[in-house]
Amino acid sequence: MRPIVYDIAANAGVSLATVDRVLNGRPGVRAVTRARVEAAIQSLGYVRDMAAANLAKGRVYPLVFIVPGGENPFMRGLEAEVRAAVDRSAFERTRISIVNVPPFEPAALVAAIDAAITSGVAGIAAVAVDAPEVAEAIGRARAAGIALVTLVSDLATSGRDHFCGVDNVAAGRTAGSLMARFLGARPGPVAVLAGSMRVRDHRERLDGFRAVMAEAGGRRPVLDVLEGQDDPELAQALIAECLENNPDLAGIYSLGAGNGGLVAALAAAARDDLCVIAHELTAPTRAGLASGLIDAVLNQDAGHEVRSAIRILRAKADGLPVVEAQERIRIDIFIRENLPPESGVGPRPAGSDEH
Amino acid sequence: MRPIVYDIAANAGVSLATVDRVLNGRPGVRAVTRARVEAAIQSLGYVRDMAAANLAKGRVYPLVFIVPGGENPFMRGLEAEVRAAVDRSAFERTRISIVNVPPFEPAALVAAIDAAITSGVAGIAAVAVDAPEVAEAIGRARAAGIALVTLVSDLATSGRDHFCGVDNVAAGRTAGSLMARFLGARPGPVAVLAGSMRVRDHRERLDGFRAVMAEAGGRRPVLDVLEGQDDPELAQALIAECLENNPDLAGIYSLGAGNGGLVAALAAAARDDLCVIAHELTAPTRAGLASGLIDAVLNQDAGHEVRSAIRILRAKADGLPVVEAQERIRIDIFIRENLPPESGVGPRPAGSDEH
DNA sequence: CAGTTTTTGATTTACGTACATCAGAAACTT
DNA sequence: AAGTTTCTGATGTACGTAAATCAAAAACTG
Repeated sequence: MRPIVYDIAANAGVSLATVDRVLNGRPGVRAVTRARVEAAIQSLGYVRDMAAANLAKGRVYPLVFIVPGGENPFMRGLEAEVRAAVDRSAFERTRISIVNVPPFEPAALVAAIDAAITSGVAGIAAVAVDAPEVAEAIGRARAAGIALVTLVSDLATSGRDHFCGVDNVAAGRTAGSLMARFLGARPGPVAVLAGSMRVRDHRERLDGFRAVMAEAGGRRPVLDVLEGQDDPELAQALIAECLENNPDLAGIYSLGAGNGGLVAALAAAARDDLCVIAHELTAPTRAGLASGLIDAVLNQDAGHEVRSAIRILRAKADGLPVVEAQERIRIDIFIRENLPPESGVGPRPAGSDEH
Repeated sequence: MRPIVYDIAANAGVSLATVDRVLNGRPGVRAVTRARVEAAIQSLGYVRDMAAANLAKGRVYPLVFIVPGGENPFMRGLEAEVRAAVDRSAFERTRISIVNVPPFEPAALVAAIDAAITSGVAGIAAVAVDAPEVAEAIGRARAAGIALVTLVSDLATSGRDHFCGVDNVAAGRTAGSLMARFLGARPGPVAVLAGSMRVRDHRERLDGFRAVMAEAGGRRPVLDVLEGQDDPELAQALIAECLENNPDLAGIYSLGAGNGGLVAALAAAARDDLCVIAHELTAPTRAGLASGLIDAVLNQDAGHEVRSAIRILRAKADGLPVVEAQERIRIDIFIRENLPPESGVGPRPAGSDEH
């Protein structure tokens, strides 16, 4: 049988109250006694029953997720994952609320963060916009003792507790490497479609991609970046124009959103000979993979990111350490053959990580 | 505040005992009363506090994992994941034991299953060997009311409750598709290194790979399968011989284990021009990716599989349904650029899906 | 050594659910 | 209507921990 607090008390020759004082770091225990109790904990291999502890504590963690609004399918998927987490939040003694803000607008994000601070939450997860006033708002949250993690897009200079997202430079490198291999000896330049150079994740992806292409020694020129503002229509127009102006184009790397427009432009131009790599497994990229217009999709698992953010916020709120290696988000590669079946985000079993 | 059993009782105008009878499917409740209670549960959105329920039940689920012994690094990694699950088992009210059996030996597996049945466990997870006597043993376990899942390699005809592993035909197709794209127009045949055609997962991978290659219309011949018995030394010898006999070889698909030998043979022959795709991210394949001798590694996440197996065994033991879509194991693709940092398997936080 | 402070013990209540018991009410019999 | 069966209520204990209270003991103080 696994040991419980009574066993520690007996083993250490102290009372239950003293064990409780040691376990919960309460004052009023001599150093020698504390050592005896800790020795008993060690030798018995006691581990606190978190379920029972949480039950007894009755503590809940109010958390806020600040997610950009708009039609970006990845962000909508992210929000769906947060909603799924809300469904589980009862089990996890967490109360999660979702706040939508207009995308790419620092002022709105700042207002949302300040509102969360005022409402006295235990933690905030936000998709960061790269602006100094946002960094300042994050600083205020931290000063108020509120845990804060950045989600998907980071703001490293802000003093956030953690970044829940992928290594975007590595993602860009991965895209570049796949592009190079898929193209092989085929000549021709490659185009890059981004959302905006004002968001950090897009800039980092571009850096990684360019770095790999540069390693080819100029044999694979990268055209000037097309900024589609994550807007399908603008993206479609830009790609159509690019295809027209570059009949020798060999590939396209789409590192932001608006991929519905990309696919539409490719289909309209009947250019299925290009090597196309996009980001995030959403409805448009899925369709592109299925139809063969997109060759590979790099994905970050929004569900993982959300669950990781919640774990980290709770740990930080409790002052517990985070095992960084455990919270790393992988860069998934999807091609047509390993495309997972489409499935709505549903509630997951209580103890699941997840997968 | 989230509703609890008392709220249901009050809302339905019944006593706590009646609510309990309804919630736990105990007899002695009229249909009309039951309906009233269920309506209250619905309208209040009640969800049982599993932590409290498990605490009250005090029930533990004894589970057995039957894993092949030997040096196969993937299997050792799998066992490490089971060990990590053992560390968490206290939290999950599960008592897990691990049994090692000699690989590829149906008789040993049958004995292990029968021993588990005798010891009265609640569930069994086993890496299946494809043999009729194994199917019979699985039938005995099921007849004894014991939940049983196959792990990594399936035995579909056995009536097991579930298969915790990847779609191996799709994995083979993925390998074939990547191989075709990486090779492009480069001519030459490809070789396949398998462990043994007696295990189902290897056969299925081969089928998928061959199917994709056949779609190229014979322009990419697949040489006869090399059976390396998952033994590095034998694999090394076979590959060395194959390289010598086929100077025009374009690629190698290693769908089993023994990849240390594969990498050694490639290094010895100084053939880094080949397209090499292997399975399972282990020490040898990791080294191969890093050194450029291996181009891509397809992986199944052993941690996911183990955790999924535990969830399913517990659900089956309780007679609860399993959300199949939720338990699907993905085929991960790794290239050098998205290789996750090496990390030993460690205990994970309580509520973690793992990621 | 008396007095003070600090440490420890003993005990209780609570968290939300499971499960068992027994008495009482309601619904069926005949 | 009386008896029988089926249903329902009331109540208590348990799970393992948290947190609080108050009394008792031990350790210091001068």
